[in-house]
This record gives sequence, structure tokens and C-alpha cells, in this order.
Amino acid sequence: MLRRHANVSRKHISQETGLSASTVSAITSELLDEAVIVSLQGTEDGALRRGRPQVRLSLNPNAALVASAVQQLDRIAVTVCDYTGKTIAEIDRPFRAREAGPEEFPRMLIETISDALTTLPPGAGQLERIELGVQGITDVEGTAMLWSPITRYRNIGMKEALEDAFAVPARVSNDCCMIALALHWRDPERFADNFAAVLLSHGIGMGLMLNGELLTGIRSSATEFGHLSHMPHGALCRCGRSGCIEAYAGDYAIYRRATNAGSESAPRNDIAQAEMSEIMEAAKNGDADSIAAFAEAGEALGTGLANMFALVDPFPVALVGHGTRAYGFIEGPLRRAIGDINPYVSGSGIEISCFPDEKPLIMEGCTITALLELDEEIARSTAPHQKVFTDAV
Amino acid sequence: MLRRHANVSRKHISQETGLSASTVSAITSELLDEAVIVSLQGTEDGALRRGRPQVRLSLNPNAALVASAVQQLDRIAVTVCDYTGKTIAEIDRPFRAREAGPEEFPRMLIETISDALTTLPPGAGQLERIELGVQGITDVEGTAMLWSPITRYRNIGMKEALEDAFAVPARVSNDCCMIALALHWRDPERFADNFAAVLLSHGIGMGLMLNGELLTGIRSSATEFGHLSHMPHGALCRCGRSGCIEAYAGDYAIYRRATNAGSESAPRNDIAQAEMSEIMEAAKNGDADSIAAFAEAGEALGTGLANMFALVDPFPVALVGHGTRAYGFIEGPLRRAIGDINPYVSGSGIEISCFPDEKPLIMEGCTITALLELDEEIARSTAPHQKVFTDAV
DNA sequence: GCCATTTAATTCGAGGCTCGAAAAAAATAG
DNA sequence: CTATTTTTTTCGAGCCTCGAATTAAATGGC
Repeated sequence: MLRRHANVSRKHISQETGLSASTVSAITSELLDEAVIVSLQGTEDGALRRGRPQVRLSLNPNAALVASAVQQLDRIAVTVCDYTGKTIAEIDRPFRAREAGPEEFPRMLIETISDALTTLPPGAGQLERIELGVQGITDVEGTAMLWSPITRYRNIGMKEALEDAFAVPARVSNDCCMIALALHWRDPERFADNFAAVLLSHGIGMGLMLNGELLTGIRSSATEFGHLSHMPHGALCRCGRSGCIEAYAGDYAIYRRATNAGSESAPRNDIAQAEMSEIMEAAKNGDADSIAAFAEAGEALGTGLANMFALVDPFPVALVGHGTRAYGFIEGPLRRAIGDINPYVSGSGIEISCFPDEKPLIMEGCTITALLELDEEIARSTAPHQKVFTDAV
Repeated sequence: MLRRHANVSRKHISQETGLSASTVSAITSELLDEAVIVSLQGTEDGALRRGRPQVRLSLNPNAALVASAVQQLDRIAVTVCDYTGKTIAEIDRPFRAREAGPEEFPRMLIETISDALTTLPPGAGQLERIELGVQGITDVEGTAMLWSPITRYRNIGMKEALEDAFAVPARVSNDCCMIALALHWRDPERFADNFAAVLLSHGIGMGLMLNGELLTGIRSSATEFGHLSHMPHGALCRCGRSGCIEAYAGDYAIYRRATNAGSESAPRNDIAQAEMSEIMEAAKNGDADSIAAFAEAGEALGTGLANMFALVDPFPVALVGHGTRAYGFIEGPLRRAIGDINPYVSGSGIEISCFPDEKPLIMEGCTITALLELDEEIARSTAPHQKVFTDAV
């Protein structure tokens, strides 16, 4: 509760959580002893009322630090946040993933986190956890990048190197999962217990929350939405197969279709944002191939979503990434495909929101994941009540 | 633990569950007081050893009864089982679902259960729960049949009528979910925390277990595997849309393709088993259309499974229902489609088992569901320890 | 300025579930 | 018949929670 709301009184916590006042008192006094939380005089709303004033409780910013990192094709970004989630150090530096050897990934990451840690203000807490978001497939245990479009190397271990370097628990997670967690934390009304975050970028990814939990694979991070089959024996996908959703909706697929390059032509993996902007301009000027490229992307995404809706009923969708800039051209065909395929779902009824910039969402997801795990650990490790012993003394 | 194993000693329970001997003693003595379980002298293996002999504990068959029902196109089947899961009454009678009005469904069901209850042996327990398995879509709360291929009526309420008639909790569930639960209970090694049961019959259904829990929809029973899109703008499905898996793998789709009726021709919904057998015979005799019909069914199923594997990693699959009789013709194309679509999954590596008769599995699933829910209820409602009061006396 | 009133937080004793240690129960071995 | 062995039960204690009573800390009114 304190992670969600700062400056709430014990009374308030008791009312919201349903725990008795005595229980809240016991737990908070323990957390205060351990300096996990801090207290402040004065009522929540600042108004002075009759009666004993409330004591406002908040998380102690210096109780711990967490480091979040986002590894992308051309950059590596690290933020260090205090225990309340406030960013207190930040580094974003270039990194040419395509040209890096497998050992450079953990090395550069460790270096960047180390550099960020040297810029901390005095009095900051201790680093307690590291969370890394990457494109591609990770294992469920969060130890390694099993496959990623940003490098040709497979199975790059991350967790162990980070834990050795900083002596705190570390995890690697799929970027789309982190986006979903960030949205769920940011706006739990809209992105409640069932929704999907779909990343529209060079490739297509998905983070899917069902019943309040992220759907992950049995062994891998999975939810490889981009590689669902859209059209058997269809367009060539960068994964080598044919007819995947990504082979219609990824940047390279849209580029290929817009330039009339043929659905069997090799996917380009170096398409600049400017090139995608040009296609958008062309579409705005009525270029039939560009419009068709976006329409086919929309249809592929819509078919894929309709399939998901057939599996677990319709849910709200967040579209994330620079691909959303063409949403005006994609939305119609996408909604049509949903409606075409599932008549129980009126295509126009699905809530769709767009978030053009994925990086801050990935970062936020990493931070909140690390903090919530830290909270769990603190809850577990917190010393049991010592009432009997102190009484005995 | 006693639901899984009869005749186990407290010692054994303590070792298996990790609970202390004292806790097991406390809990079992309470359950004995309430006659939920019964005890028997003599060691588990019958051998007499030195030392105090073990007391074997088992569920008390007469602690309760549950009724399970399977509603099908042409029959209605009911079994009544005692608290250990043993069938003690059984009725299976014809029912023409297609010609029945919406009110006849709960009425016939109540009648059949009532009749079954009159045949109980003396000394049997009280009915405590009713579980019904139906084809089609139910709501997550298990109150109604939202849609079913066996009737043209929608949203037929079941739970309320049953609860009014018998004054015990009742639920309606999707048949494929019940099959999955039955397999999970029957063979937890093979059908562990992640697997799917695919019903191959007139239509195509799926019960999917992920992380030890059935995947259901947000509002409905969902997992409408048969209506995933296999081929956009493809063959006409009985649901009115085009290109669903079912439009290639359902009985009517196989019949249509084998008889060269054209993929747009109206689905027949009265195909007899004999007609399907004829197609199998023709395929055995080398008839190209019949072979192609099964091959296309296999490809559609394989593509759908590959999509599921992309979402949650590969898992074992149980194929259930009379469609499995043609497994010899289906397997090759099915495995090829899995391999084609997901190179990380060697098609031949997926564990596939066949169960030609679905009815006993649905029934078993209903029974075990009802019994496990009953166990939960007993665990919750069981009177708290009264040690202090008895001490005070 | 003091005391009644109000509101928040804490303390105290008890209940429920769990456990380990000790005791009791029920058999065999000699 | 007694020592030994094995299983089960009993007893006391620890933890977490709660409700009731108490304490703390403010304001309002005379």
C-alpha cells in the first residue's frame, strides 16, 4: 500500500487493507524500526482536525536502490532509482549491439551500471536489485537472453555476470513484459487484470497480462505474438519461416510491401526511422502501395488479436513503439480484421491506446518489477515479532 | 492427499506433505470427528512390523455424494459418485438436443439426476454438488450455456435451476476443460502443469492447462481453439466466419473436402460416424480427396498448435474424440505443420496421445472437479480447534 | 488556562495454526 | 514379562491476527 501511496496514515491503511488497527500498528512499527519506512507529522490533507493527529507514513527513499537497464540495438540505458521509485542517476550511451561479441553485452552493462552508481548523491541507499529489459526471448528464470534480434549470438548469460559484479539479485526480462507491467502499474484502471501490450517496431512483440499475471512461456519468456501464423505459406519472415504476423506488420515487412519488393524478398534489418516516415508521407499522399502496406500490417495484427480474443475473450490493447505513428493507416484494417474474424466482438469496441515511445515504459517496468520483488523480500525477511523475549526481559 | 491415496498412515501423510506429525494428528482427528475420513487398523502394506502399528486413513465414502452430468447432442448421461469417487449410480438416456426447447435442457437434466438418485444403495451419503459438462461456451461462473453447437438457443441457464431443484451448489463447464482436468488427475506425470486436450469431433475444442491451472476466458470458458484463424479468407466455418481451424479439421470440413464439395459449401451438421468411417476407408484405399481431407485437417491443427507453442512454449497434447480414429492420416501433416512453423520445435518431439472416447473423460473431469471443490469447502468450513474450551471444562 | 471531547495509535490478552519435544500407545523380540 | 521399536497424541510455545481497553495528542468551550 505504501508503494502505491505516499503519506498515508495507519488509520487509512487499516481502512483500505481491511487489516485491524492493531495489526497495522504492529507491522508499521517493525518497518519503522528497520528503517524501511519513515513517518511524518501532520494529516494527509494538511487540515488540522480535532483529535490526535495522523502520522503520515512513506517508504524510506534510502532503504534501498534498484538499477534498471534497457538494452537496445544501438543504445544501452541505465537508471538507478531510490526505494520510492524516484530516479536518482541516469546514463544513456551508444552501443552497437550488432557488432558486439557475446561477452561485451554483460561487460558494457556492468560498466554502465557502475558508472551510474558513481554519480549517486550522498546518503543514498545500497543497491539491492538489478532488472534488465531486452528485446527477444529470455528464459523464465531471467538468467539469459536466449535469442534476440539485436545480435546473432544465442543464449547470452546476463544474470550471473551481474550478480557476480554487484553481489545483488539480477534478472533479465523481455521488454514487452516490462511494458505490460509498467502500464499495469501506471494505470491499473485501464490496464487492469487482462490486457495486452503490443510492441510495433522492427519486430512485433507482446506482453500479455491475464488474471493479473503476466503470461510467460513454460521455459521461455514466450508470448511470441509476432510469430503467430497469419497466412500459411505466406510472406517470408525474418525468423526464416513464412506467414508470421511480423512478416506483415514489422518495419521491414511494411517497407518491403510499400516498395513493392515482393513478399519473398529478404527482410532488411537496418531500416531507419526516416525511411518509415517517408512511407507514411507517401501514404498520406495517396500512394497505393504504402497504404496497402499499412493495411496488410493492420490486418495481420487484427487477425492475431482476434485469435487471442478467441482464446481468452477480448481485452484492452496498448500499441507501443514507433510503429504507432502510422496508427491512422493501421486502425481501420486492424479493427476490420477483428470484426471479420470474431463476430461476437464488435471490432470498434476494443479499447486501443497508443504509446509511441517504448523506452520509458520498459524502464518503468524494470524499476517497478525490481521494487515489488524487493518489497516481497523485505516482507519475507523481516524479523518476527520479539514481544515474548522483550517481555521476558 | 487422501483424495489421491487411500489407506495411508498419518506418518506417511506427514512425510509426504512436510507437515509435522502433530499437525497431521490435529487435522486428522478433526476430520475423523466430522466423519469426513475413516480409519482402519493395519499397516499400509499389510506386513506386521515391530512397534505401534500404523492406522490407515481413507476418505469416508458416505461423507457426501456428487452428481456429474454430460449433455451431448443425442444423449444425456449422469453418474452419482460417493466421496471417494466411486460410481454408485448411473443413467445414460437418449435426448434429442436439436429438437429440444431451451427449458427442456435443465428439466431433462433434473429429471435424470433425480432418477439416478432414486437408485442409490442404502446408507449412501447426501448429494452435495452437481457438475455438468457441455459442448460449447459457458460463462466463467458456470451458470449458463452461452452458446452450444447442440442447440440453436443461446444463454441457457443451468446452475440456478439445478440449485433450486437439489439445494446444492451446481456448475456448468466446458467439456474440453473437464477432459483436461480428468487427464491431469488421471496421469499427472504425463499431463502435468502444462498440456492441452484437443477434442476432435464434429467441432474442435480445447482445454488448456498452463502452470497447473486451466486457462479460461475473462468472461467465458473460451479457449476457442477451433475458431482460431488458420487461413484468412479461407474455408467457410459453421460459425459463419472463414478460415477457422474447425473449417478444416471438424467432421463437416473433412467430409466436405473428401467429397470435393468446395470449401464454401454449407457445413452439414448431421454427419454420422459411419460416413466418417467411409472416408477413412477411402483414404486407406488411396482416395486422393479423402487423404487430402485428413491432411488439411492435420495441417490446420498443426498450425494452430504451433501458434499455441509460440505463445507459451511447446507442451504435450492429448487428442480426444472419434476424430482420433483417423490419427494415422492426420499425424504426419500435423507434425509437419508444427515443424514448418516453429523451427525451435522439432515436430516429432511433441508428445501426442490419443483418446478416442471423450465421454468417460468428461464425466471423470466433472466428478473430480466436484469432489475437489467439495474438499476445499470442507477444509474451509471445518470447525476450528476447540482445545481451549475443552481444557476449560 | 483547564478540562471535556475527539481522533489516532498502541498495548494487552486471546484465538488459530503450526511446530518440536516429550509422553503415551500399541505392537514385537527375547 | 520386560525391553525395544514404531506410531500417534499431548503439551507448551511461537506467530500472526484480532477486538477491547488504554494511551496519546490534538481542539473546543467555558
